[in-house]
Amino acid sequence: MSPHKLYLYNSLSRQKEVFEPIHPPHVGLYVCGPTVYGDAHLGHARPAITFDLLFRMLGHLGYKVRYVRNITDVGHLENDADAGEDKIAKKARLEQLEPMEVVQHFTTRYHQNMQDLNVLPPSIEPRASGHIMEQQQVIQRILDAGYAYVSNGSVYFDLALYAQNHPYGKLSGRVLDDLMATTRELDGQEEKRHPFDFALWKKAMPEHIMRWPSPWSEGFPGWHLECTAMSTKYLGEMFDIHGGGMDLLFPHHECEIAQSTAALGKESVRYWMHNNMITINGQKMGKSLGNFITLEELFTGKHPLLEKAYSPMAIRFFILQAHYRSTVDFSNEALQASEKGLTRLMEGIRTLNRITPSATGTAALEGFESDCYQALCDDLNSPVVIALLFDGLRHINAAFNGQGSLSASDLEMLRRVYHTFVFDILGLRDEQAGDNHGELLEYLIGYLLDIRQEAKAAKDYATSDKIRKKLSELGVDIKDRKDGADWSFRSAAQ
RNA sequence: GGUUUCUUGGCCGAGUGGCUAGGCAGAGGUCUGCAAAACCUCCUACGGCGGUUCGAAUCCGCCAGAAACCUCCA
Repeated sequence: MSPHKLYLYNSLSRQKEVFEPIHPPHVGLYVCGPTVYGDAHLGHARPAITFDLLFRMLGHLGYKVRYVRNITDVGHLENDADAGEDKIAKKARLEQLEPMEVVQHFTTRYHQNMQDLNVLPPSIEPRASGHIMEQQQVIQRILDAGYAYVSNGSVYFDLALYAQNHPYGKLSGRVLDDLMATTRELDGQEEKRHPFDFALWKKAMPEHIMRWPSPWSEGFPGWHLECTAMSTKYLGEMFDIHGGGMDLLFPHHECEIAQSTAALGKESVRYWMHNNMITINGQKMGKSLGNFITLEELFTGKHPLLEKAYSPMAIRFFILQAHYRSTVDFSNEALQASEKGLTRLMEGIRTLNRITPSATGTAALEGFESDCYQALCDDLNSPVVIALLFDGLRHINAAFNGQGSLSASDLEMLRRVYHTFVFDILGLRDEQAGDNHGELLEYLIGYLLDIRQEAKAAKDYATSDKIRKKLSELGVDIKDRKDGADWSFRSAAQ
């Protein structure tokens, strides 16, 4: 086990706490995944990347993590004229497709997006539709405990009763009395004892095509149930970390706490973690606001708001440059700044791999590695780690230029740190290094550069500039050095 | 209306009661045939008004502005 102590901000206590797993070295991590009824947008990238960072960090620290991230393919309700109708079913009917066809389509695309972003697949990715039985079992346990009631074939959670015996609202800071005052009139309210009771099971209307048999009616599970059922199934009645977007804090996670406490007689989750939103012009980016940009559009540049395409790693780096609990505002300018910074970082790492050690080092690097650990262990402060990595870059580039030197042990440490933090933990990929153009290309470019060197030596700058210009047009940048010339592929994103 | 949070230099974005975050952009310089890259230097900010303190951008209060949640949402 690593000697580094990991501090995480617990939404429940509203402060950073030392992370201590219930059953070390094992860690159970559950994160609310996407509803697969549309393409993933930039907002979806945030929790995926945030908790990918946590997953990688925990693994690096020596924990054995079971990471469960669900696919929501049933159960959420829409709040428009079709209130009460299942989201997936609605979309399916509009497009004359089977619901599962829609689900499959967008799940596949989601996976592709995540892979592009270098987000590791979770250990288990359960689907709500595959866990109807488990959800019904949770409902039965809540009924048995007396915290739910059946009404006209639907089952509702008795929040008023629950709140008498449990501190409802402690995650979100809600007070039930306030909720009573602000609850709106929605369909189906007459079935409930109180407006704020929420559905555990909903009887399906005749036109509703996603439905399952149950002891109470043919219908479908309520909004919040799948996470309780699936987290309990795969991580146990008590587990370590539950994550998701801040917008899920209330009511979704509050209801989860109520459900699992009612069903199991105890709270399930030790640490609640919530990533903040991505905003656009200062406003949350979301489907309901219609101001979102899909990941596909970002990667291809096909969206009116985009000046150009942005590579998956530029997006990932952009997100990691902000702390996960801060909002991060989208703009072309910010994205391009990230893109350039990332290129600089990657070029620096390539440089690092080519430096030869000196007898002594001139760079002040003591504490560099531990500072990096400390930053990430401080509630996953990725922006600080990135700042440190940029600091280190200066020493690396200076040494490469002969304006300083790095000892063998300095180099060994730097290579370890950059490899570990950049690739393993931050999960960045060198998008150019992936292009293996083969030995022939290497040889050809090298040969052209030789000719160019000869031209330069003969002061035939017309020829040397011609070669440089042509290679540049082909995406190969030349960098003259004292001892010859370097070249590299310009990243596709530029 | 209720709850919560935020307001940092041209832009993005960290952070701590006292010591230059970092990136991008900009200016100057080194290097260079030129260019690019790299390196060096500069641009040193914390919404407003009070208060606590030897000292606050960091703590407290008020004001202004913004956002999130209260309804599906990452």
